[in-house]
Amino acid sequence: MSRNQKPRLRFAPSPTGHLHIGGARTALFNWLLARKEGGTFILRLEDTDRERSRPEFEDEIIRDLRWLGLDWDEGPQKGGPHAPYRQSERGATYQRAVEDLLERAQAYRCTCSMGRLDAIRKEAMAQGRNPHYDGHCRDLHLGPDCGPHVVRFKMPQDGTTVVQDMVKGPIFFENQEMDDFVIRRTDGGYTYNFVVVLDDHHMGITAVLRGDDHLSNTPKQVQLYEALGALPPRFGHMPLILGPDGKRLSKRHGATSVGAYRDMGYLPQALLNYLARLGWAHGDQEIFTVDQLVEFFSLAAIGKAAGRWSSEKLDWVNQYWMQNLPITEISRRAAPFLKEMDLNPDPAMAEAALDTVRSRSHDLRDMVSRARFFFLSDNRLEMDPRAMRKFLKPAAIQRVEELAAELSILESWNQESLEDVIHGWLHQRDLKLKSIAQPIRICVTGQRVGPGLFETLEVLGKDRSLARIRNGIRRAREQA
RNA sequence: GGCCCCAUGAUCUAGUGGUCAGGAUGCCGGCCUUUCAAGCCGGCAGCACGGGUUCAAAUCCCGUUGGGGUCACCA
Repeated sequence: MSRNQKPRLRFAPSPTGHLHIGGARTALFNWLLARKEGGTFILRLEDTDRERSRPEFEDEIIRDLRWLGLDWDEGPQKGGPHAPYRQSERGATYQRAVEDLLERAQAYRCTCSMGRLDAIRKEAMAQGRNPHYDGHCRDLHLGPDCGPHVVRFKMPQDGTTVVQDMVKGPIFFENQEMDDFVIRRTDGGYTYNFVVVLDDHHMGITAVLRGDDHLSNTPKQVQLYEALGALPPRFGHMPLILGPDGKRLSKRHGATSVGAYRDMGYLPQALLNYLARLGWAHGDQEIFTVDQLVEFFSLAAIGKAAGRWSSEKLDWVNQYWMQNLPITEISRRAAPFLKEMDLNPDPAMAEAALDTVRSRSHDLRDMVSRARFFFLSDNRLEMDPRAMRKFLKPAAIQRVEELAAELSILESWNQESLEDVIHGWLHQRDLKLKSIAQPIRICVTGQRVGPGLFETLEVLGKDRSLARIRNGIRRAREQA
């Protein structure tokens, strides 16, 4: 790669499952680097596993990346100078390369049976040796007519391969530790370690940021570049995300896919913010806008140790963004959850209502359910019977009724005037706000917890507030 | 098991030879208060261990221990 041109980064998920949060972080870091350096971010689908790849996963990954706001300059649904960006469509390229390697004796055909391979592996393990292919067919010079066979890459048997890792520094691998890996399967399909090299090379990828789990593949890939006469990209291996118990993150730890977090009501900027901070730091800063991430991102600040997923910290970050994003955006993102709960409020009303509860909500779903009472019809409001018994006793009902009469003649129904009138009314009777706050709240929200009383009344409006108070009183009397 | 990576409070981390080891989440306590949150203030809690190097080590080196990754005709 020519080192002085704009970087080309890629994210290359395989559509064999949901977009995982680890994958999302990989995508994020590559995207950040590309955006920061004014480079190109490419999306490529590694669907060489014919058995497990599914178009619906592909759609889902694309949808989730879009939701996160990680846009690509080249890739599926977008095109680009190196199309196609789906490995299943790049077979011709791979075939040429295999033939070339075969011709130059950098690869060879192998007819070893799976059974033999398993046996070798088992025995090596038992003897405490590296369980590798023994090179049985390496020098047999088998031709194309040798029957069912795979093609293996001829790995150098001595020497050292050095990976100059951008996050970990130089890492040395003894070539004898690596075996002649399969590059083309019996069924003619190509393997990951092979196609990833070809594609990165053909697509002019200059740097590869990926998970630590790829580290041990890297020397094999470097040797492949060498055999192809190509210059490898720079590699950077990021520590993995572990579960809260330090074990590999799995479904047993709860939600692990981006889609699951979206469905639970998390905000994309919160997920991005949290993901970025897991394994990367910029001094003491915890909260970052996406623009700030782009501005401050640097490879040098990526940590080396694996991190543990903390849903508590994510919740905190999410809550921060719940409170601090423009209410119009919060409201827009809440729309699917409103629909899901069968609520169809007027948009302006919804925005005002959501604004009253967002500071006490840890996610969108929670926020919508907290604001739900605003959207129900006044006579269908569900009222908590226990709260009614506790706060709507005869004396309280009496006070609420009197106060309601006072409020009914109020002209400008807003927080300030409500506060004035109510405080004045309380003052005259030498009462505390405490004495009527919960009774009124129960009447207008049906619940014992809710947003501030004055803002609740304002958002609900005069008619609806008074109607709810009347209903509440009536129902409390019926219950008594 | 071989190879590779890693190691600051429960968790995420700042730190790059001289700091009272800083911040954040969580937890505990207080303030505020119309409920619940939010917010504000305070507290508990850490350099895995053992050797070196150095006038001086969380910082450098070696070892131990621990954790993780990987050894597929998966990616």
